[in-house]
Formats: sequence, structure tokens, C-alpha cells
Amino acid sequence: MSPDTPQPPGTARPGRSYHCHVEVTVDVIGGKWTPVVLAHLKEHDRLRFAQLRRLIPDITEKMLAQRLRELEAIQIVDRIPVSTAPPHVEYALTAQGRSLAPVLQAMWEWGRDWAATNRLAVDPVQFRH
Amino acid sequence: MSPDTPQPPGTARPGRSYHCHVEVTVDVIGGKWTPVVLAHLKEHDRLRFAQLRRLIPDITEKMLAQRLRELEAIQIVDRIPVSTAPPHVEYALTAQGRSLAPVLQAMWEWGRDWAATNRLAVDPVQFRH
DNA sequence: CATGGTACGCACTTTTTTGTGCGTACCATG
DNA sequence: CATGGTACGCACAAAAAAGTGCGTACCATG
Repeated sequence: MSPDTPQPPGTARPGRSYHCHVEVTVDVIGGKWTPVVLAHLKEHDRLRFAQLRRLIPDITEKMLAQRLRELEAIQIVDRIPVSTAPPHVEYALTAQGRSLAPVLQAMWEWGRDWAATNRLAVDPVQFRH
Repeated sequence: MSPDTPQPPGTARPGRSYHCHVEVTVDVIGGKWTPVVLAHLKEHDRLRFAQLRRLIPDITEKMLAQRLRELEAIQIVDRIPVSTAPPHVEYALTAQGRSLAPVLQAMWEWGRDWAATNRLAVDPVQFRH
């Protein structure tokens, strides 16, 4: 693999080998925040950076920006600059990103049930435009 | 939260707060190897430690043992000692573990499609009894 | 007892991920 | 120009996850 050859999206690690398709998914949307960010984007047509930040209270701006940049780079998320006053950016799932809906939906439902079974408090932030 | 009070399963971090059900799922089955281990267990009634190790070639025994222990602790996996010659242990998903099937299936399918789109090689190991 | 198979556990070490603190760039407005 | 809003980027630092090397415990068999 020559350094001049761009890596296919989703392979952050050169020479990464896969022996199971689930490994691929974990490689692309693994980590603490990426699935959460995607789950929120799945529920809304478009979201501003600040809206995402508010919907995910425990994420740092740094992590949010970084996750979004990476998802944009692999064409799972579109980044849409909006020239208003004040100007801002909006993020939306691409068609490719929307193909993650079954994964995210299943994760959401399982998490809901697990939380109920184990009496975990889940306090969603109210969405605000 | 007194140290004597056992944490509910799935909360490795005391005081962990959740604002989205997907965060819960990530907390329980996040990480590099847990989803992979679970995916293999989903495909087989029972698997020996050594079978899992062979099916997941890049995992260390340490990581495999650790993941299995944690999954057993939160009752997602059953650990079944088998007295044969040689003796071994078998692992199987609990009913609770099997509730993860939609998540794992969705992850598998998405990973397959992503790999195809991005020309990633996925080389599953042939199952051997 | 010695040996082999099996499944780990321990003490570190390395790698990866996430977080902290601050500053920057851009745009619009008064 | 100053100010405010917005969305980050940078240079570390801290935390978490994963890996390494070795050894141990248990069981069965000869």
C-alpha cells in the first residue's frame, strides 16, 4: 500500500484486516460519540452544530467538531454552510449515512430496553430550534 | 452512591449520565471487540473459548477472556463449563444477549455493504468444530 | 509424577480515544 | 473599529482501551 494511494473511506488504520463484517461497522461508527451524533442526525432533517451540542450535553465541542469532520470526510454526513445572520453550519446525513438507520434504530431500541430493565436514567434533552 | 451498592449492569462508570438511549447501548457493547464477539455468539448455539479465538484471529486471548468475563458479569453471555477430556468452557448468549440480535444483524449487514462499496477485504475464518 | 490441553490472570506497556484550555477565523452588525 | 455569535483548531493532558509477555490453575491421561 503506497503512501500515495488514498485509503478507502472507513479505513483509518493502514493495513487493517477484517474477518467479520461487524468489525467494519465498528471501525466506521465505533467510539463513544459517533453513534450518538448519528442517532440525533437521523431524527432531524438538518441540525446546527449548536443544536447538536445542546442535544448531546456531555460532549465537548472539540469532540463534536472532530466527529463531524470525520463523518463528513467519509461522506456519511453533509456539512452545509448557511449564510444568515448569524451565519452557521448545518449537518445532515447523506444517503449513505441514512443507510445506518437500521443500526441506529436497533441500538436506540435496545438501549431503551436495557435502561428500563436496569433502571438507568436516560434524560433526553428537549429539542429546540 | 455508596461503594457497597452494586452498580446496575451496564454502568461501568459510576455517576454516568445518559441523554440518549444509544449512549446506553454504546456503554454496554461498545469497544473494538465486544460487538464482534457477540456477533459470533449470535451465529452459533455455543462456542468454546478456542473456537472464538480462531473465529476472531486478531483478538488477543487476554482481550477475549476479558470481554467474555464482562459480558458474563452483566448476564449477556452464559459461561458453561464442560467436563470432557480435555475439559473446556462454552459460551452462549443469554436470552438477554439474544435481544441484541437486531443490533448485531444490522451492524453485520451495514458492514457488508460498506465493505463492498469501499472495496474492503473481509476474510471470515471458516468455522471449525 | 510429567505432560498436554484449556482458559485464563497479572503486571506492565503501548495505543487510542477523549478531554482541557485556550485561541483563531469568519461573518454580521452597530 | 468593537462586539457578539458561530464553529471550530491546536497543543497538550488525561483516561480508557487494547496489547505483551509471562505465568498460573485446573483437568485428564499415561
